[in-house]
Amino acid sequence: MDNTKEKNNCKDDLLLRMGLNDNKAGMEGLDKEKINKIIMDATKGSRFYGNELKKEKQVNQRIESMMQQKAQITSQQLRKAQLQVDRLAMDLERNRNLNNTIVHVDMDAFYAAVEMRDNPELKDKPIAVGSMSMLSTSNYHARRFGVRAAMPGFIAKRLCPQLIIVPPNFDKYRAVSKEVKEILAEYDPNFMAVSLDEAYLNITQHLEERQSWPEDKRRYFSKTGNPIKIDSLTFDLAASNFYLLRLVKPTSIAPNTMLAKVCSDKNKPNGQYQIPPSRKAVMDFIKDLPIRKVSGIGKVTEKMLMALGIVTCMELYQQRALLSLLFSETSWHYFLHIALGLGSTNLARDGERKSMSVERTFSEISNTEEQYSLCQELCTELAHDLQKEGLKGRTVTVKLKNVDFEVKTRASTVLSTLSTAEEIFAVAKELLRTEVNAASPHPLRLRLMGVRISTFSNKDAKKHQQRGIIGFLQAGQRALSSPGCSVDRIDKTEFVKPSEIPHKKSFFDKKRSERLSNHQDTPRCEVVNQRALQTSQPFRAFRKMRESLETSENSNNCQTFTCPVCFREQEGVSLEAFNEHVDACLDGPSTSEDSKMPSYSQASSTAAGQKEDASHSIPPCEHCDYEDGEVESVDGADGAETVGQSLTAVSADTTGSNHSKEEHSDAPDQSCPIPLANEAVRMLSEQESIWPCTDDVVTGQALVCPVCNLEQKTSDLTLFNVHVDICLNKGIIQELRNNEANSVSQPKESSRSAGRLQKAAGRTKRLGQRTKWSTSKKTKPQSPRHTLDVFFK
DNA sequence: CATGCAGAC
DNA sequence: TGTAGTCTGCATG
Repeated sequence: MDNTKEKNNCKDDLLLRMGLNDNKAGMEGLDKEKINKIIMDATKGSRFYGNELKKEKQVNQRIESMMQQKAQITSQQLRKAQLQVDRLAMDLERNRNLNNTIVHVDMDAFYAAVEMRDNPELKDKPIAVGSMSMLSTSNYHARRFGVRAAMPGFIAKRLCPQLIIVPPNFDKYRAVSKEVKEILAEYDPNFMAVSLDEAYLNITQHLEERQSWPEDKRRYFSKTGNPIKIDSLTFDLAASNFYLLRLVKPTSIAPNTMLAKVCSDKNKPNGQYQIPPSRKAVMDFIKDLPIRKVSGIGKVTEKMLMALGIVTCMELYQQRALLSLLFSETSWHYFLHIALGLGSTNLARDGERKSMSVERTFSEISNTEEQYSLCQELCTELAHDLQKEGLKGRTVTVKLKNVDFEVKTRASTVLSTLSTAEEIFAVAKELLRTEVNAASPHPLRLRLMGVRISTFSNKDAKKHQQRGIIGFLQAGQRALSSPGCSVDRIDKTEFVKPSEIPHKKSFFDKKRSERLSNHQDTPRCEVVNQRALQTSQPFRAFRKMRESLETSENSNNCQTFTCPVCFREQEGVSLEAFNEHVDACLDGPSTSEDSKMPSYSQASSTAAGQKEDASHSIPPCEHCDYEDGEVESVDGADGAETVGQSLTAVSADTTGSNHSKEEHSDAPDQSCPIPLANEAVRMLSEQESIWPCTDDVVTGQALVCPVCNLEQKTSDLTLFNVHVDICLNKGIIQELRNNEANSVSQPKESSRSAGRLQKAAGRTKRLGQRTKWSTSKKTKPQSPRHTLDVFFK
């Protein structure tokens, strides 16, 4: 816009006035304290802030209930949970798939980068893309002032008065994005776009094909002319299109999407980062990784886990049993995947759209008439979008946010399918009306209104069902015949189908479901694939290539970079050194940035005290089949939760003597009292320990079972742990029997707990419901729900 | 099915 | 003056 240029011209003045014009020396910017103060000053006392506080309290309450629940957990429950969790962990471990190379491409500060490209004037100035009320991104210059994405522009302006706020130009970004995606497609035609500036590629096959390329074709030259020979995507891209060298920077290569995503973030703003396809490499990478870095773990989850003393992935692993008792099945499964460094290895096709919505924020509207007409406008817009994709839905949801930022949604599902503005509005109007009536005689003081439509009619449902089995077989074949090929994920209800919805270059291109944190890979399929793969011809080639990849450094190629913050060239530095430099630049004059979390190692060691009972951090046995044998009977014996104080003590000892030993996996031991299937032993001997794969080695030490007190002739920690687990269970069973023998009436307490345990037991097979610690909520005045079918007769 | 919440970009 | 818009998935009643 025109005022952009105007501001541009003022820039020097502003800088002078601020005494911050020392651009070349890279001295401008604000330190963290100042930034926080300015943000606070701008925030405090606002209605927004009030709502933030309210939300925070709710979270704290949730945490409190969770802690109460935790306090009631007995060591038996915990041990039982441990077995159950470890059984899953074992399964997951067995199916770990390191055969894919997944790349995550992230275009840093994408919108800002495009704007700077198109207007060189902006290049050395702090800019942000967005509006006065919200920014979507900022360039590195602006970041030094604390100007970040998701920050309202007016606050950003206080942090950095010379900040240039460029209104977003989505058509342009889409165009550039498309350009980039065309290149990405050369590496993986089935790559998955997450948004305009983010994508995942499975380059497994590409790498394989590349093996047969002539040498010179695999050689690329960087800007400075230094030959770089590296089979890494980024440099490739750089060769294809120099512009991309600046755009497609944070890039990562890893065995699955979760890791790929994390490590592309790790080396921002200039990172190519690779996790080699070995379990040890994965575990080493994960070990101290703050869980918050993982996609899917947000502010709230972080805080709750922090309350349990969990900050890093290793701690997440250690507390897995506890987590399985405190969180829903879905959640703890997810956590376990993270803790093991697992993620999807196949890039799921875009699913069908589930909903479509329009919403708008405005300055207060409390006039009812206005509200209705606004609603109507939104419906019209929505209907328009809906028709573009030829969709019809049956559920209409109205969203209202009042001036105190409190959000409410009201939904209604009708029998007929809706697509026109009139149809939608007819439903939405009634929803709005009930809210208006409920509030009367006071008016609704709104700051936002939205309308969403969902429950799309699924015309192709039959087709999909038919395709189910065929699709499955095809997927299987593909997997067997071509190693790099991804297996379609199997959905709960139906198989993933090739996109059939006639979607245009949808406006919503960016937000297709992709199941990043898809922890529901289908183990069975993967087992098959993996085994087939390992014996297949291509697999060996693979292996080879992989090893070479493993040794090829991502960061040791010295070259010349230009710091995006201070704009000085950094010559002949390694990537790491360069990134350090950028970090330092970003950190500004003084303190470190908040993205560098407070020393987690400290956090974890101080939290260790609280963890005692919870952390039974022995890695699970990988191949012992818990289904057979005595464990099952323990499952059946849930009722007894008051049992076994002595065992508690034992368990604590066990914990003390636990992990951090590197096993010698070449010594599967016959003296382990557990019947291990031959195959399992074989596989086991080929694998490293589950956790941790680090340097804390205790060699040559006899392992003495803390339960039966007998020395175990194994140096294999997993086997040893299986032994201990079994011993423990024997103990529990014994105690249960004793208890039964002299059982009096159970205290009331335990019947409640028994119920809880029962639930936990249920999870084994069918898996239970979420243990809930939602706060006792103030009961809200329920607005009556109407069926609006009457309007569509 | 309705509602609220968390999370991602 | 002033804190977005779209979408997905989970939990729960």
